[in-house]
Amino acid sequence: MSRVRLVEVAREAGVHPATASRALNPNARGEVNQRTVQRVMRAAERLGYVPNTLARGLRTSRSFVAALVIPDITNSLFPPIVRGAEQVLSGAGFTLVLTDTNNDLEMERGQVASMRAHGVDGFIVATARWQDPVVDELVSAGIPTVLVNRRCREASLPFVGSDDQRGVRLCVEHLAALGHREIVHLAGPADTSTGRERAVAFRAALREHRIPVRSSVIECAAYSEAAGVEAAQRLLAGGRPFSAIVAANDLLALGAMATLGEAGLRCPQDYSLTGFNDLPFMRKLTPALTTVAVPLTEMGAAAARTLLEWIATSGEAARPAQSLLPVELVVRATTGPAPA
Amino acid sequence: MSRVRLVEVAREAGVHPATASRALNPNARGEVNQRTVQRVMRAAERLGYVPNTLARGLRTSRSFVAALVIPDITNSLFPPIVRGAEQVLSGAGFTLVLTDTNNDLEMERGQVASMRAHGVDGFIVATARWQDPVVDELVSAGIPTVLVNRRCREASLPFVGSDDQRGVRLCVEHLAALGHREIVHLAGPADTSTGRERAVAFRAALREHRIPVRSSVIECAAYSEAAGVEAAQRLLAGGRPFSAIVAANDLLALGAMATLGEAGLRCPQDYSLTGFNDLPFMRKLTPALTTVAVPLTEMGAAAARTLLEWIATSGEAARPAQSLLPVELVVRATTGPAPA
DNA sequence: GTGAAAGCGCTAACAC
DNA sequence: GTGTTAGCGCTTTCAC
Repeated sequence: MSRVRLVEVAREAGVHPATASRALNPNARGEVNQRTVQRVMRAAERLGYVPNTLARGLRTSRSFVAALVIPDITNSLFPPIVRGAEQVLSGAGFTLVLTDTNNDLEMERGQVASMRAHGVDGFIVATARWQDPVVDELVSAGIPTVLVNRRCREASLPFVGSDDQRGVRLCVEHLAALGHREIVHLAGPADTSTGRERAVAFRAALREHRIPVRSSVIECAAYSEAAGVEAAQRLLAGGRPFSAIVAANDLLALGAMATLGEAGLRCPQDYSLTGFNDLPFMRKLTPALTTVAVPLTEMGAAAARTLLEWIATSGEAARPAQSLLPVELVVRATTGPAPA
Repeated sequence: MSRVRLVEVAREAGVHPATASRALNPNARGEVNQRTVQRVMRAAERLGYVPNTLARGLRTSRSFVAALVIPDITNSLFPPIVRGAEQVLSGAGFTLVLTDTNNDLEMERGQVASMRAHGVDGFIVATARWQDPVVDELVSAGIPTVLVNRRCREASLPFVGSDDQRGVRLCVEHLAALGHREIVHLAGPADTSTGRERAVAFRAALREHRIPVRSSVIECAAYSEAAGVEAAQRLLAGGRPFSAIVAANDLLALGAMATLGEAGLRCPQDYSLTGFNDLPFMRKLTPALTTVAVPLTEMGAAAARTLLEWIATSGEAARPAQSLLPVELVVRATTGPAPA
């Protein structure tokens, strides 16, 4: 809590609190005499005045706080998004409140309620499920909300993500060019837009390359190494021949590689493998992972900019802009020519 | 901003706002008739009442918000700390505001001021410099503040960190047992407690093992791979013979390994290497990094608990407890017998 | 056990 | 250009 109040600054400067308030507020400063402004600012400086944003917020119903909802901050995918968002937000004088929901819907619900109680001006949500009751609540409450990374089924909110379709197509093209014809997809969970859309893009890409779409999609329960392990076990058990795997993200790829390695399959000699996201240490692994690089920091920044814009123009109807950031295939050691 | 106000709940329940307030407040609930409590809670539920924490905070000068100051969220060291802190905080009904200072003092100063303006109840600081003006301000303002991971010179605040001395000693012991006698330390920056204390511990450990402490400490400008690269270049240029390197953290170790590799030195055949922190993918590298595992999530959680305790007992004098969490040496492939 | 009244620190109409 | 007044939504003495 701030110690010295506006009244005291006003007294020190020999003016009325309202005048001091105007002098300190950049927007209202014009209505005040230059010399008075000086006097007030001096007094504020001298007393070490820190304005009480709560009181201001109570009066103006603006808090200059934005909330960011993350499923798991220890997943390296999210820190860059947080960073991008924080940079933009703090640059605009906003404070970021963060919650890590641990992928738990009830936790998320509680945290979002608590943040609303704190009067946050808007939300950036990175946890969106394909059908998401929490997001629905935000929508119907009319709170400025931007979806990042994952979106919901109905496109009623602005969304900033990556061009997943292109990313997956680049993977398939690359593998096809290497001669692969037996390509399998380790799909992300069906309750995420990324899981669904990457799978759709995968099937489409196979068709483009006239590769029959057989039982070539294996859905994973989560975006984790453990889920990748489990999926690879199913793949092996299924007996379906394959020479390449397109994993829906890097973690799944890593889990799969570990399991297949234990089964005696070497990458890239016996099979090729691609990931998605290009997490920090992927290029340091042996073999280094071929994957799709996504501009994560920019994604967070763009989401924050979109949110700020919405907040600033709160009068107008919010038109849900969907923005897909460009991705890039990074070819490394896990992809090679198809075995003869 | 919350829509429905307490007055409306009160009207709906047919009671005075003050009564509704008491009924909704767990601490004051006892003063109200059981049946009235029921009636009010029903009404609140029905109307979807979300209390306005700002207004409450204005009245009680408590915000139930804690701030976490992080130097760089994209450094994998910090996400687990954030997660641990967030879990404890949200479990206690607190909200976490996060700032990523990008290691920039001015940025930090501004963000801390802004958070103070928002009336946060306390700070967890992971950016502490050995001499830190921002922390000093927090101290003299009497705001509950806990240092995590890094501490300041004067121990005037509670601190939760890792047992660095033990960690470094374990590294040196391990290397000495493998026959290494020419051990070099890549020290962290001198403006961090970890940099200083690990270096001190290193020298002490050498002495314990009767290894002469020559020009065996190279200070790095930052805790980054780039700084590790640069330090390794200086090491090579200096011409000092070495068979093992104790790096002050994993990133420095990685940078050094890359540079030494380019110079034709193989790890662990030509030299051994240890890191510190055991970041997520260290065990997946080739060779996998021998390093010191630190309970990072627990560190964040412990810091949060310490802060909450301070906030709860704000009347009493805060006694700065320094708590060092146990560490563990994880032996992997980067350490081997000393070359003959 | 419940109502009345005051006020947390600030800002926005409205006067002058 | 500056002072006056009222009130954001809530809690908390103090009466009753």
